[in-house]
Amino acid sequence: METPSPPAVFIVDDDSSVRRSVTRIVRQAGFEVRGFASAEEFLAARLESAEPPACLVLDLRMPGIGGLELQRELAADPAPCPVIFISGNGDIPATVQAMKQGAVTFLSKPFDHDELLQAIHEAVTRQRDLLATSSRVSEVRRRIGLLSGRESEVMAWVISGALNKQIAGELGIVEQTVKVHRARVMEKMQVVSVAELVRLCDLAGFQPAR
Amino acid sequence: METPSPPAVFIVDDDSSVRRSVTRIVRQAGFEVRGFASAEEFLAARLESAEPPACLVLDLRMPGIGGLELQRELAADPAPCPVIFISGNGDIPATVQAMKQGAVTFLSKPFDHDELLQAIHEAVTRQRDLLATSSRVSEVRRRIGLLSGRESEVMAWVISGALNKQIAGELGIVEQTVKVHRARVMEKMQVVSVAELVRLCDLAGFQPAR
DNA sequence: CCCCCCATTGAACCAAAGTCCAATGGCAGC
DNA sequence: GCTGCCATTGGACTTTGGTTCAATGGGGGG
Repeated sequence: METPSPPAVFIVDDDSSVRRSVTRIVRQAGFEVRGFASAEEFLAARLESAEPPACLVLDLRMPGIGGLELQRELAADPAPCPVIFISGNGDIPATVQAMKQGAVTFLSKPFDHDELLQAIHEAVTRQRDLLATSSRVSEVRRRIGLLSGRESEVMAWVISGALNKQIAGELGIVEQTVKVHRARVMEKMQVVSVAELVRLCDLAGFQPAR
Repeated sequence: METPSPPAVFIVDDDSSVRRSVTRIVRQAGFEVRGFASAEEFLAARLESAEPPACLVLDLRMPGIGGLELQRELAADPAPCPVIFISGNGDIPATVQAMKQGAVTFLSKPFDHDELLQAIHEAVTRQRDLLATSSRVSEVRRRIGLLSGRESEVMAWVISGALNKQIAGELGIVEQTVKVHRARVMEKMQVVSVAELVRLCDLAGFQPAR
């Protein structure tokens, strides 16, 4: 399950000399690097590439879509690609916004090479953790999607600690029916204990009935 | 359970005119305000005051302990007081560090009054949530502290979804003994279902046996 | 030494959960 | 109309969980 290809670092900057510089530094550290001259170019390439960028080195000010806007766009993703900002004319408000939006760090040009590499390392680690969590969450949600309406209701009561008898009362059905649904829930969710079920539901944000 | 006294905002800045200015603005917004001329003064007063500061407006550069250092000190707390930085000579690296350490925001002097108040509002909200979570966690930990050694072991197995029979096998005891411990666990933890027990243990960071 | 807490076990019993098997009715799609 | 999925229920049975009462033994503190 290990990644054969090195993590990919994408650099988006309208200044080609900066792109070359960053590319050289980062590639030398063993990463796969791709450069883009604008946010639009990056977004266009992103749609067709299946390769998941490990992290993004982003210029703050660019013609067209700016760095902060691009970052905000990406933040909608379930496992947003970590962003490292580099800027020659950055100010404190922009830095604050970038950090609030989850940037790994914000470097000023000219930046220290080690600082950049350290930031990239942190970003890659963060992305690895994010992806791991994200894939677990989507797998659990996939299973939840397999449940019928009634099964979902029963599960919501089960993870709130209700007895079969109580669930039956709440749903206006007989205890035996609850048992049937419950068994299907455990099967579809691929768990053998309520403890596991509770954890999966918490992870996926599935709310208990009470 | 509502707080009768208004939230307290502490301002730490060596410049007395800034303290006065902030005090006036924030007090007018309905907060209790206390000013300190240095980090040391704040820390000294903090030890004897039972009142929990809702948030802290902090100058970056001060004689003696600086703002970032003070923030780092406070971060050791289980529910660290949110920090809003204000600085006349802030730079981007300092801003980045402040935000990484959890600052609500970083304002440059002269700052906009509304920005400050908005930041304070966010800080107060954040602190309220932090305190609520923190008190729940410590309450759960208190209960865990009431468990005997064996009871803790049994609980670790219960929240991992093990059957009584399995737990008995793991601990080398008889199932009936497990039931006794288990009943005491449920009583001391003040829960009536495994689902609740799992959530409490997750919240408190109590690790399952497997 | 006595008392209390802890850990342990036994017996008996009841409640709850899980597992079969079988059956009915609604409803959507082919 | 047939088929498949869903929801429902009944009965019978086993396993597991929970409760109660009773008892034993170790160990620490007054």
